[in-house]
Amino acid sequence: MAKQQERQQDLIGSFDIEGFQDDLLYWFERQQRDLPWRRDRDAYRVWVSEIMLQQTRVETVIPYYERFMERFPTVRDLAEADLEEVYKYWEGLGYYSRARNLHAAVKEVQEKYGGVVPDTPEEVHALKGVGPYTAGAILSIAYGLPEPAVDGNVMRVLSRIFLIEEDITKAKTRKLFEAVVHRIIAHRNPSFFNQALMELGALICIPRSPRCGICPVANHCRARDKGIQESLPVKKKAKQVRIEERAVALIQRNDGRWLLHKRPGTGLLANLWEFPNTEYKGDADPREQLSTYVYQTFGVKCIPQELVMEHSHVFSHLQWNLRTYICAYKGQEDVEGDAEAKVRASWVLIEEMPHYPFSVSHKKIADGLHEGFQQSLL
DNA sequence: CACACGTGGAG
DNA sequence: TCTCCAAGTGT
Repeated sequence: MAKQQERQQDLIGSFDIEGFQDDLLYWFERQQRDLPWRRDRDAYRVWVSEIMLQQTRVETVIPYYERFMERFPTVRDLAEADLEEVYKYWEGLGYYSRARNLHAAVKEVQEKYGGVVPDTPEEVHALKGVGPYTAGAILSIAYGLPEPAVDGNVMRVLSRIFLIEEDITKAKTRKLFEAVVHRIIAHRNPSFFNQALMELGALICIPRSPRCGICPVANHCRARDKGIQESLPVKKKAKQVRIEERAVALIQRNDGRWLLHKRPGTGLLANLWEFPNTEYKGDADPREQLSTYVYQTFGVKCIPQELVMEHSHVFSHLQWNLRTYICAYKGQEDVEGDAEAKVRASWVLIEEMPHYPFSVSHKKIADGLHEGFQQSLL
């Protein structure tokens, strides 16, 4: 596209590409953090780290990465594992489709490529859960290829360096940044160049109050020159989150087992376990609607009694206000109900619960159950 | 393109 | 409290 070419030409113009590369790489070689996934260039290890790091802080990822790599050290180990166990290692990390897609993609690599992560843009990008950023990260970091790896850090850094004011939430803008990186990437070390851009964004060129005073490339920065670095990058504001009032049922059968439900394989918190729960509307007693839901869905008769826990959980696009009730078990009938949900239901001993992957909101309820809701009852 | 998709930390 | 976010991808 000629227009994009012109825009790019305008941006790069008289930019000192070599000077920028030198300053950036020199800084990275001296200041890069010692992170678990930087121990080597193994493509599988790079891949796993990049998936975990999507929209997730480095400090959060580190312990998950360590545990995950200890249990699944190679493509084969992960390919041979059950998805349920993979989920258990992902429990609490969020964005669980990452775990599902990674597992599927690793199985594909094992079967189709004999366990060797492919090294072409087409093949890597075709893997589930691997988008333009992750593909570029794997190709450059693990294989040393001069491919752009444009994430939020890179867009923030380069929007300031080149004074780019396009909205970074647009896909088209990411492509502009990829074009820019293609022009300025250091071919002698694409791996370090891409990592350095991200590291700079994480440590120096941070969203608020960027540390321009100690920035190794401040001399190359047009936003800094104009004093407008704080107002970049331009990003459309997120919309408000929807609120759902939900009632949760704790139902213990006469044999001591509790009713759990495994969520559907797609959508919110896919494949994670939870206690039966339903959204309730209006000011009516939630217990009525909860009892009806449990019966119609699972064919389980119960009477919600005491409110034992009340808590909220905020997602990126949704907020749950949860009220959890201890219920009296009154038997089970063979109703039609929700056939799919019934298949995903299971009666579980409390000692076995730690083996089931829960979402954070329901893990808190499970923990409360283990502790007898001591705190809530006070 | 817009929106679904998690969570915990920082200012 | 509240707002924004952190190494994005799938639909």
